[in-house]
Amino acid sequence: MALFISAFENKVDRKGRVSVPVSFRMALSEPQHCILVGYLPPNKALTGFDRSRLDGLYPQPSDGSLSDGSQPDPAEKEERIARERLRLQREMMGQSDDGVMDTLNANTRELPFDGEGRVVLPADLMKRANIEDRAIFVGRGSRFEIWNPDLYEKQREAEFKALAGEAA
Amino acid sequence: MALFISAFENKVDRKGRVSVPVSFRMALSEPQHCILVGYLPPNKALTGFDRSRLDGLYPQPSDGSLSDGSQPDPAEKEERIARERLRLQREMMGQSDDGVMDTLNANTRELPFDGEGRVVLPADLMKRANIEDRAIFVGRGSRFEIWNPDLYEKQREAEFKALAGEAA
DNA sequence: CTTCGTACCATGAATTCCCATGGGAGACGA
DNA sequence: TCGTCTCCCATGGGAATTCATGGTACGAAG
Repeated sequence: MALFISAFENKVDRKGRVSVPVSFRMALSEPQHCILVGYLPPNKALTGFDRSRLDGLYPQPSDGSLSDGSQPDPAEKEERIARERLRLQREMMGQSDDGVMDTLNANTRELPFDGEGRVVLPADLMKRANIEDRAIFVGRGSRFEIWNPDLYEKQREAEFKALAGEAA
Repeated sequence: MALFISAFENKVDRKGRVSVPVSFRMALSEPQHCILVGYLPPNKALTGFDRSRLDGLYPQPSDGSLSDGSQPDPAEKEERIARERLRLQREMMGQSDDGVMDTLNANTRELPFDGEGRVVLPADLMKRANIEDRAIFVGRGSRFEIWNPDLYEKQREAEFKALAGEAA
């Protein structure tokens, strides 16, 4: 699985391009492909993660068969199909099971790499995170964050302070 | 598992390079690879550990399959997906399950060895631990610490004193 | 035709790799 | 038991490669 650690500050050029740190790229399931970057309030930064993180959240098309090829109990299969059908109906009528996921999906962008391992940060996302000509990639384990470096420094001190206070 | 004992003082050259003690390198799960070094307040030193220490904390399979290739109970799988989804949502909204781990990941660096078994200490970490041209590697069992030798000597005396007082 | 977005190419700096050196501890032989 | 030899490991410098960064050209869309 992708493991993002450490922090790297890079420049953002006039086109909105930034180099994604090599170690982050290498952590991806498909190192040459892309990253997902999204924004949700009340964050002060963007959140990035590997595509596989999302894939895992959506169960495969439910014909009811197991991935080892075997077939489960027919009754169980029927029940599952019925449930899926109901879910589709509700979705079509704008009554999603999960409004947060809908918002999340809508505000997440798939950013492909150029030949040099850079991505283009969309202008609207940059604005949300107050990113201008510099950005810092902060590893958070299974995900990472993209901050305005100055804002992150404050955040970092706050985190340190919280830890130190906790220990006292 | 990695076991770090004893203490070794080495020089830090102008490039920030230090030799990692052989016995520490040999203790790693992949002796030729790298070490993880991080800083967290209120510490006065850096903390180092083996990569396997961190990997173990993040569950590997993202498709829900078990490591032996078999498939778990479908209900169990659904539950896991639901949990993952919730976690992603919370993370996206800046409400991480574990703030300490987030801070740890952000402030940990992966330091690869050169051909001679050295690593380069990042400038910001050196500053945090007041390390300049000398560093002492102190074994602490499953982890180790990297100190400014002078500071460590004081720490050592303090530890001895605490033990002696305890015994009295 | 103009503007936006994307791919390709070029450059400089920082990092990493490689080779050379020296010292210390242990092995071996006298 | 003493001296010497050898090997391992820490240390330093220089060279080559990688990576971040900036610019230009090409293609698509409005």
